[in-house]
Amino acid sequence: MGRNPCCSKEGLNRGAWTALEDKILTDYIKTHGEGKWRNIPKVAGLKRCGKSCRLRWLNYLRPDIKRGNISLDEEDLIIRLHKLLGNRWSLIAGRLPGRTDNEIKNYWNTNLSKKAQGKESSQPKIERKPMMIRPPPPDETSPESSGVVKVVKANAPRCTSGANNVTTTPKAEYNDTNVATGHGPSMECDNSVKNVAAESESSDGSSMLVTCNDQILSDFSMDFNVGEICLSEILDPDFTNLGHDFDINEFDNVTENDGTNNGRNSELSPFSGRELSENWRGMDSDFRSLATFFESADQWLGDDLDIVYPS
DNA sequence: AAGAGTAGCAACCGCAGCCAG
DNA sequence: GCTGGCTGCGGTTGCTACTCT
Repeated sequence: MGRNPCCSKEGLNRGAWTALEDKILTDYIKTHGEGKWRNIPKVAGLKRCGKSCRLRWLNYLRPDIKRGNISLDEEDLIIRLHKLLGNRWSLIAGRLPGRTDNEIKNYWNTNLSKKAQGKESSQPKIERKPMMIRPPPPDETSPESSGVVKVVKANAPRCTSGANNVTTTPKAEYNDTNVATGHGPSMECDNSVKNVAAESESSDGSSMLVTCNDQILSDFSMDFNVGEICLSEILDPDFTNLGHDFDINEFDNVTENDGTNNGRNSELSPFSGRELSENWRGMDSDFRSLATFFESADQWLGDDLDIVYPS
């Protein structure tokens, strides 16, 4: 007993969209907003499946879509995120403003997968001109943000995650506004942020602290216990010099322990503890990595994590 | 110049999750 | 708890442009 098809395929157009169809769809969405994709063909008079309308809008017609080649920064970020998240293109795309999951998926399949496998030819790649399949986009205004990352305000009390050491953790407030743009050209870090972080540490005993200065992006520390280890120690490039015998299984102990009620659930974690530790240690301690980490950590720790991104 | 092979991208397809009834 | 509709996601396909021989 199968499901009904999303729409009848009889009498529907397929293949490349025409400029007229694009206009109809764009006008409709401008008037009525997104959603109710199934109704759009009927209401707007388009001979297209609702799914097709949604895809066309999301991947092409949306005004905030960024055009042009994937920059080296973006490519680097894609590689890192893919390493961390796998083929979860929508998640990856969410970290790249203006890029769609389809675009990133295509780019990965045609370019990066080879690189990732180390099979990339040593010969310089011949740059091809872009194909002219699609007409000029309706709105070339690039929403490319300044890429400024507002530094995290850490106001969370200790996030203790030891398997046998579960302590209370306040509800998180997570304004995911700018962390996604961690690939941008610059960072912004002001004194107020620093002050907030410092206060947080001193007044409530929080050990989750993010600090930064104007120059050294990697100069931050963030503590919450993972088993017997604080993350700040792991983030420290000199971690192995700190007198720890780093046991990679410490991470596994954390993410594989579901016996707590602190909101953490390994089934929700996009990566195992081992992946986390391996990937994290392989990353540069730049802010892009930090942004990536926080995003992942948010999923991982759920309500245990309290991060505020100043707008 | 022309045909074959390859690469890039838009679009399609089917499945799964979510949610309302 | 079950069912069905809607939406989103990831894999795949097919078309077009480009390169090579």
